[in-house]
Amino acid sequence: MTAPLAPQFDPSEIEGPLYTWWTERGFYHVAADAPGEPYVIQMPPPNVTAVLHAGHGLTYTVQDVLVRFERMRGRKALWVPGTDHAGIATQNVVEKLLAREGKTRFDVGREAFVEHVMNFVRETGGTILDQLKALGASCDWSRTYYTLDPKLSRAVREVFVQLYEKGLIYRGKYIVNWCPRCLTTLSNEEVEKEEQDGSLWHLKYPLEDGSDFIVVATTRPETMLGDTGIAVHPGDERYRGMIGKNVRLPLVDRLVPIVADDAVDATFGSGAVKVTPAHDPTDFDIGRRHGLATIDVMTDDARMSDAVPERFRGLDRYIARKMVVSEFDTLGLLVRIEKHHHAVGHCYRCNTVVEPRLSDQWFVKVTPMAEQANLAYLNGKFRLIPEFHGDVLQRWHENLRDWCISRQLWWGHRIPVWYCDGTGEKRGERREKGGCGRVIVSRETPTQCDKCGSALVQDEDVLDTWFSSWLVPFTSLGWPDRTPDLAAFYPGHTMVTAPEILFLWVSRMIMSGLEFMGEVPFTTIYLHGTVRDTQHRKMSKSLGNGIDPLEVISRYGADAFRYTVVNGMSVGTDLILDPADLETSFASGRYFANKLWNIGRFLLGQLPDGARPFDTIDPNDLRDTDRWILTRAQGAIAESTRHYEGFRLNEATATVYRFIWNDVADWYLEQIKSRLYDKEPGGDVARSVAAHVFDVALRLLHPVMPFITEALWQRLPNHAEGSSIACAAWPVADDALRFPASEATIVAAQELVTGIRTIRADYNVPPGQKLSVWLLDAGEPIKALLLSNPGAMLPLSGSLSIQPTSTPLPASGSVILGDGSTVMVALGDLVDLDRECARLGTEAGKLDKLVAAQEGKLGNDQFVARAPVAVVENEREKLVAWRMQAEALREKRRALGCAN
RNA sequence: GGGCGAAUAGCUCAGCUGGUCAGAGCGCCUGCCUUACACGCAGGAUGUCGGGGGUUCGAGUCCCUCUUCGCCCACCA
Repeated sequence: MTAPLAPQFDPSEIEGPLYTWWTERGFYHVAADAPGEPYVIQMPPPNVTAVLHAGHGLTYTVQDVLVRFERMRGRKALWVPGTDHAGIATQNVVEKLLAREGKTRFDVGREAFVEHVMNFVRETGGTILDQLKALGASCDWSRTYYTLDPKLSRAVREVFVQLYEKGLIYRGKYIVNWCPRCLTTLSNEEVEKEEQDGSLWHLKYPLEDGSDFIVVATTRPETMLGDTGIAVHPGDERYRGMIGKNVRLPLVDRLVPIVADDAVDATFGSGAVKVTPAHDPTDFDIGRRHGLATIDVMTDDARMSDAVPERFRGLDRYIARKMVVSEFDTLGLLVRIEKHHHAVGHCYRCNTVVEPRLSDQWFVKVTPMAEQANLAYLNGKFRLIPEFHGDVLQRWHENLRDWCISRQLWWGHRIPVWYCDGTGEKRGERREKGGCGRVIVSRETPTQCDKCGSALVQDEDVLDTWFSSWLVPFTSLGWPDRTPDLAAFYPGHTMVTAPEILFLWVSRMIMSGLEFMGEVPFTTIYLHGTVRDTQHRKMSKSLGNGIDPLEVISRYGADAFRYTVVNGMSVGTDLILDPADLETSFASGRYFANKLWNIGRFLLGQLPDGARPFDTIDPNDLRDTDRWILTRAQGAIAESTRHYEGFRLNEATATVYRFIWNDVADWYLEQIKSRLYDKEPGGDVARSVAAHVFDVALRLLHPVMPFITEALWQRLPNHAEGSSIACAAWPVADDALRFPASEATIVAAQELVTGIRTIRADYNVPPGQKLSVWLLDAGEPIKALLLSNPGAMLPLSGSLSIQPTSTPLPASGSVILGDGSTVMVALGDLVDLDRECARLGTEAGKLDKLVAAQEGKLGNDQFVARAPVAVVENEREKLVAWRMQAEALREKRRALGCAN
């Protein structure tokens, strides 16, 4: 673990071995009886056959940061990993493989197909979990679950049976969403509405008596073959006389009635609606109210069924659409075609246009559960970040329709329902005769009908994938058994995910948690943004604009990936990355990792014999510089902790970044070099302080960059052998280590150094050239610092000598400090009076503007009267300081004899 | 059709409870290969904080309105 640091940072050298070491040592395993307050994150289980993409990279990085942060804060932090069998998605993948051999699942048969999928999952499944390891995910792998595990399957059955017994699961014939490509129903949440430019066809239907026509408007003309009625609004004067009459349906020559129904909007289209109860939810309702027949005009794969005239049979729905329209046209019954913008439902797995279809399915009655969820929200049992999503969720719960949970797939949890044979009307599959028609819903697989002893046939369908994943917050911990894990780790705490699955998954977990555990499964739902490309398009395979996190990791390291992602993502906004330029996209992470590595290399190189433990240092031996960095460290601790706690991870990393790079590296390490190199005394104190603040910095950064911080931390002196930074204590700000006076002194010194550097740059003073510096009316602290310890500034501003003076020097460049004191840098021949006059003039001009504005502000009686005293005082101090600086500048210009 | 979010330097974005909040990183310009780092160091330029109005002593920060993007929801066929 502690080989010397390579001169060149190579993440691939450290990351693999460190991860192995972490898991071997079990740092991320949490036992139920471990001490400490629990903290639990349930990982949204990726699809078992998924491969890591940028979206995963983002969400799992965030989760890992949070769990690492809480672990270091001493909580028994558990991150539960798992995979989802992903019914439709996985079945689709295997079907595609079969298609390459020219076969369908029906050729293979159900049993063999399922076997096929299982083998496929066994071979390729779970790779995403290994990929998570490359990312550094600190999950408790001993708890990895799979939604088709026997344990979880048992829980799924238990839930189904319980809900059935409570009357919350029922079977019914309704219009459902049907994907004609996946050949299954979908829940409303699995349908993605896409706005499209379509057409609205106005069709003429002649009345039975030939006296008149009625015009209907439709977006799906092909469904007219299944029309069984026409509906108009009861109050619509135009059609009042037609209500009750029949229409002779063109093309099919069927008589259908004109009915009056409130559901019709008289202002839309022609005000008359063709009613197709088998293919539209509104029509279904209208049909039911008026006793209209249902005619299913489509087959499973969205071709026209045998219920339509022969010439249409077997035609694809869109071909049939064209044909219907053209026949209406030929008959002179096509009134017009209107452009129409509307939302069309698409399958969330294959993007095929979904067909509303009448079908016998199983549903969960969600309204009672949704009410409980909203009640819990109103009672503050959970919150969402960003907050506005809470309102979105609430409104959603208020308008929920029942959840269709049966899927006509072969891959998934078989529905635990058996029919006493002979009733099996399930999609017309009659088997043996006999049986009593009993429906058995059971936890155990029954062998025969408990009523009549006949053979049983199990429901052919499987359950919606989400019907198992909505339970994982407790089933992953052993439910329905009352396990110690369940007692210790339910309810959990933070749910991190993308808004896309708020309804599909998060809402349902809340409902199931309340229903089966009596408590919401988490207290905070953190919804992060989406990873997009530079054109703000979602990354996707089909667009080819994705970023492969593993490629980034192998090139630049997991830490660079993680840092970039966390740094670039603020609460509620998307993360934009350029797939075409990984090098630039991940530059901030790469650079920072490299910087950290080199800080470590330098510092550790200065500690060949270790360092005195920081707590043995006599505070009197600390110099202003030491006190300054310690003060800054307390600030970094407090600020970053606050940001981590508030989920502002980008702010947290920015805080640590500034502390490490700007404070530790740019100033502190440079300032102590003279001591480290023994050009000055006090090297041991400097080494000790440096080691201490670096230790603090590594801890603060560890949640975001676990590998590099661990690699460096392992090499720090004084760390306990065999311990990991992952379990090291989170730093706590210590007021005893805040030194405001020293901080002020160093801030003044930094101003001075910056001023000197500016002069060097302005006058192109060669780096090696020694400069003399005179202090005119310098403030006491800075004077004391410089005179007592001139060497302290050497590495910062180049070679210089410092002496006090009481008169301005003409041949010099001047720096006006914040307190109005003037520092002059002797430039000899290099000085250019005109240039210096201009330089100082510009400065003076800027200050004069500030002074004028400030005088205006303070001259405003309202401001002085109404603003808090502290604010006014602060503004006055600023004015005084600026005036002094401006005055000093003018004085200097007079001394130089500058023209105006 | 409803609801929501965003608009700040060339790019990607910070700016948490109205008063150093006009910032960071990348990019750009200048000078440095200073024995941790050129993935570096130092210095520097760039913005009427989308437009307009309002509240306030004071507004990127709160309110209204407009414009432009984006997202979510929706049984107007």
